[in-house]
Amino acid sequence: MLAESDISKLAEHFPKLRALIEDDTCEFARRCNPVSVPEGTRVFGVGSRCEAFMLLVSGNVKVFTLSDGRELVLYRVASGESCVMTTSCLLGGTDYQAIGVTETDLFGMIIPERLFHELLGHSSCFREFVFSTFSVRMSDLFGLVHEVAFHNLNRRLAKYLLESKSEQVTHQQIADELGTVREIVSRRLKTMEKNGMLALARNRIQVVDAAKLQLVLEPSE
Amino acid sequence: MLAESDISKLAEHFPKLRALIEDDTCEFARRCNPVSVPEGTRVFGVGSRCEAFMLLVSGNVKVFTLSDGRELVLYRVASGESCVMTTSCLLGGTDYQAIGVTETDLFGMIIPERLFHELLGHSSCFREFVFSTFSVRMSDLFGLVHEVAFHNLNRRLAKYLLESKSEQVTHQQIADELGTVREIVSRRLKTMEKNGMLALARNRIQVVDAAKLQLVLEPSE
DNA sequence: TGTCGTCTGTGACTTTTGTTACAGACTCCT
DNA sequence: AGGAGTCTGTAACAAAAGTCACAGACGACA
Repeated sequence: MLAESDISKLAEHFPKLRALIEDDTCEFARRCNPVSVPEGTRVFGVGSRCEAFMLLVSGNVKVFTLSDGRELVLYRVASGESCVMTTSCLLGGTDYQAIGVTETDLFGMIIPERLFHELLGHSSCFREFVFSTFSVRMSDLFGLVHEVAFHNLNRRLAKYLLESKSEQVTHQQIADELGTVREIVSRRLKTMEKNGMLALARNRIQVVDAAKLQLVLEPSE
Repeated sequence: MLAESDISKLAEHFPKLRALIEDDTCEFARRCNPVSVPEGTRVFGVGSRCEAFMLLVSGNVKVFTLSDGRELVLYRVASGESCVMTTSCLLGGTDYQAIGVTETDLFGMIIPERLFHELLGHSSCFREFVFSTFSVRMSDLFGLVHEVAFHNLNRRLAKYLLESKSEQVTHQQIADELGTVREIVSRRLKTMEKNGMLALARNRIQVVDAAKLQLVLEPSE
């Protein structure tokens, strides 16, 4: 059961669903449940079964695979999105193939499975929302496969650095992001620093010459 | 416009959609179009825009990415399935991120975009069909990412050989399948032959000791 | 200020993968 | 049988990625 404030918050973060949320307020409000999850919680894991669909209002979830000690981040679910992994499980009845952990405190709305299916039938805007999330994520995964299969670490690292918002990061975290080991990341970073692209400090990486870093992405090298 | 024979063929290959196809015969028949595509046709490519949804009745499509001269097969669409890439494009309005080529002559049914969206709204069995295909493919992709990122070629090659149905294959084809180059594949195969796992001949690879080959998959090595 | 845990740097080495270059084998066709 | 085109084997080398081991730097905090 949602409070007024929850509803408006939801509508604000999911503009595409606004019509649905507001038109159908009573139904929606009665049947959805707000949830809060603290940072660092494993929200799903390999082989576990998914039971509901979630709209993520604030916070984010990191979705990744593991092998031995190594991680590889598949994607992140951010505010205004829903988790495809979850959707996929709901729709296909398959188990999770990856692990999801909250990176920050999280607030979201749970749509129970039953309502989820009803909405898919009734609401074309809900349907479009679910599908477009799905399809965007699918594209991301295609891109990821391509990248992992064909791009060397230098290139992927450069890409990561250029796209990353925060300078606050350890080498190990980057290694986990890219699916490699810390030593390699350290070495590559050091080289990039020597080439004047970066400034390194403990827990901190600053891009000082983005244009130069960009050159690493060129396939001609 | 479908003939009677087309309809029954369709229902036969898509048991989950049988109800829809037969209940709704006139609608369906009037608005769907059968297509035949010869082997080796590029049915879609990077950046091209998708215009319709297809149910694949017979034949199959290889979906892959390219980088320089190298290929990597993402998945195959077989009889009784629909192409997720296409679906994804329809639903998300994105461009293709991969290339699709028919590996055999193909026969399918085109569902125009308009009808596709109507069916998603009306028919829960159609919806379930679309989603479950989607979700299975998504799982496959997760698996592929994991494999490419964490498994070495030996392991992927062994897996390929164990799962492959046909012994009729060239080293280059395997390389394209796995995203590597021919020489490596040749070497690995030769080693496996020396170890008594395979028997090699031109255009032909026979698994002679599957149990031994299976051992390569063990992570303990 | 000393100590502890975390983070970074790096050398030395191994393994894996990719590149180049070429030889020889097989198949099909005329 | 001869030749063209394709397929396979392999040597020699280069580059990339990963492993192991350890030193030292930094920062938090008692």
